[in-house]
Amino acid sequence: MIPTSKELPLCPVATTVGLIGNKWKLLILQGLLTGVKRFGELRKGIPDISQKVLTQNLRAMEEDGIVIRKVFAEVPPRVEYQLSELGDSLRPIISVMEVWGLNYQKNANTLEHTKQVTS
Amino acid sequence: MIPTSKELPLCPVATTVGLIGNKWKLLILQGLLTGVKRFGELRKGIPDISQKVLTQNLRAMEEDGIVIRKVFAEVPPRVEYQLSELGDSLRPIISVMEVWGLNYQKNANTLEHTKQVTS
DNA sequence: CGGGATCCGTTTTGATACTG
DNA sequence: CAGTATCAAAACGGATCCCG
Repeated sequence: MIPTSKELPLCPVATTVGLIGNKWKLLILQGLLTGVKRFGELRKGIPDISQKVLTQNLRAMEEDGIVIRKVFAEVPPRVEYQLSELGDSLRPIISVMEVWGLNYQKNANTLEHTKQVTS
Repeated sequence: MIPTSKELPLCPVATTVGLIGNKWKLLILQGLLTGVKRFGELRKGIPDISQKVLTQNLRAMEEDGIVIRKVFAEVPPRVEYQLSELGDSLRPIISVMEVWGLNYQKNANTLEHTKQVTS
């Protein structure tokens, strides 16, 4: 199961990590920063995520109040996801990661321990 | 195994997440922000981490050039870990997480979906 | 004695096929 | 289209052994 943070560690960093300290949640968060997304749309934007893992993480994030899930009684089914206010307040975290990642990519060729792959 | 990022995804956020997008690495990173630490010291600072997992993640981070490992041929054994320059450049990420976490904790009592635990 | 390697059982994560 | 069921892979924890 994807843990939904029911406990508040004393350390603030541990608190944050408990909520979004995993690969997929961070990428999902990023995907939702641009606004409302349908399930399939979100999936397309996150390479290599399976629908089960996406569902699991979205449910955990919903429980934690980060994500809002809206189900439409239609055929074909339609489920929309968006960030709550709390979820949107995480934006700076992804922001900083993006800046760092850009810089890292820029310098990657000068570092020996990395191997460039285009996928 | 703890994946050591050998590939560079196109998305900057994915790049960052690939390097430190896991619970333990983020907490290890935090532990090392204050300077050089011995293995046992680091372990004490991270609740509930097993020595095996700590070793695994430290090795992965070493391979990624984030962490520097120094072994001293002494008795009793002494192994020191510290951030590389690259590792230290990740500081803002932990910083932002800490700020967010503090704010979250402050507001936790007003939100219904969280349950306070002191551990 | 501190750091680490290894073996083993459990839990978590993930890929795939299937359903309404 | 979105979500569940089934099954395989791996991450994790703990105990134990090791080596200096």
